[in-house]
Amino acid sequence: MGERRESKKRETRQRISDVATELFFARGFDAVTLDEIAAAASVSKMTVFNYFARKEDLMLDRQDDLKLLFFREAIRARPQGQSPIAELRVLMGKLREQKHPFAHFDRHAADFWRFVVASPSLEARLRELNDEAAEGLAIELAGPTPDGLARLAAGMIVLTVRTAREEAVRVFERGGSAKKANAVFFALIDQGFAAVQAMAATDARGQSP
Amino acid sequence: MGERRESKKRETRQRISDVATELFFARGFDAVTLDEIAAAASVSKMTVFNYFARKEDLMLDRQDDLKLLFFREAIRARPQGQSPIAELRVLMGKLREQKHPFAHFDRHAADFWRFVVASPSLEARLRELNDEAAEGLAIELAGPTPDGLARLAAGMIVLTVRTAREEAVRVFERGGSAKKANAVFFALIDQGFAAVQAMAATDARGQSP
DNA sequence: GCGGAAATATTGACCGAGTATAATATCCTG
DNA sequence: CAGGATATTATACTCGGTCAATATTTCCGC
Repeated sequence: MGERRESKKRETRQRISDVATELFFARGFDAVTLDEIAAAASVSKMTVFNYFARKEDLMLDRQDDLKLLFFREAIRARPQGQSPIAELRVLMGKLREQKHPFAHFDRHAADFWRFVVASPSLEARLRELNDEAAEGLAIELAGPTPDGLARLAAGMIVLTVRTAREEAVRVFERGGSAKKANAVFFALIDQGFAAVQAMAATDARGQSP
Repeated sequence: MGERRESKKRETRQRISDVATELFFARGFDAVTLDEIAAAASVSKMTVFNYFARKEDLMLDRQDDLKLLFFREAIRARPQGQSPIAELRVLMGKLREQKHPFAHFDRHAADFWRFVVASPSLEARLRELNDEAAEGLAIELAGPTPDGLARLAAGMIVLTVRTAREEAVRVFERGGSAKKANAVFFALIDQGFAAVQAMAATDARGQSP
């Protein structure tokens, strides 16, 4: 594959994505049609589908892969003897200290998430991505064919992150500060992760005494 | 409202639902169009939408309300001093003894769920129903405006039921017996519910010492 | 550079779910 | 049976998404 071709593809993809994002924020996700996006990006509708399989992916593309990526990395690099869930708690603590964008809520992030939730189809796609992330995490926790407990733990972790995010956004909606929102976020994360960690540990004791 | 009118409505609704279910199982959910269903039920497409807002509701209608209904009832009727989650564990134990259909897996149930999961749109709708059930449960746990922890607990309960069901279905897919499937189901239920119960209890101690 | 193979974009027709609206049939009440 | 309410229907439309055929571009060996 030639270099020039690839850069052009990246360019086209980026242009479509930019144009779409702009239109979406200006007029709402559901009010913008794919034909409009295609026209505004000077491509055909088919080309849009070429780069983004679904309309929703124009906004959520790679939104949730990110989460999984961080988790995977942390789990793989954890010190000997450390349980994966415990390591995820450590990771969240680090991200908090660094005010890392993935785990830091400002007004901009709140706007983004409120925008997503305002559209049923975007929210539906988000749920789907969450499920995919959970399955990926389960595999990370327990290998290629995770058992029920690993799936449950992974699902709970993803659910905790999601719920914590939702609550953080709610803080903004009630006029709270970014500081307060982040406090709420990490409080919930910690409670959820701790519960999952305890569940996994209980099982390990129960299975092999 | 007249009696005859209402019975006729029930009749029509039932006929549409029956006809649709039959067609779905015969040829797959996505391969059957609403026009076909309408024709087979001797009714117009609009009438179908009159009774079922979405195509998916022809299969999942009230599938998940049920869950919430049971939980609500149990929580409201629980003895003084009993925590809601603890009561849900008691409820599941009872349902298990009774081999109650809601908590009992046979081959027929497994077929149904495999059918649902075979269609992306059905699965998406199921996720949506799960979220609604979780929100309803959160309200049951903590009143009309539940806090983050109540939402997290409710979400975890619903997730546990879902994951346990999925694992039970997997047992069937691997050729396991109904007995084994039910054992897997209740084992996961218990682990999940116990973890949530511990989480809620920890918080109660942490908040007001 | 140039010609042919392969990837990619485009076109235009198509499908099916879901909506809007206005007209018509059916039932209930008085 | 009249008249109002409510169900049902026909029709036409929107939009996301797919398909198949065609055109265009890009790459690579010559």
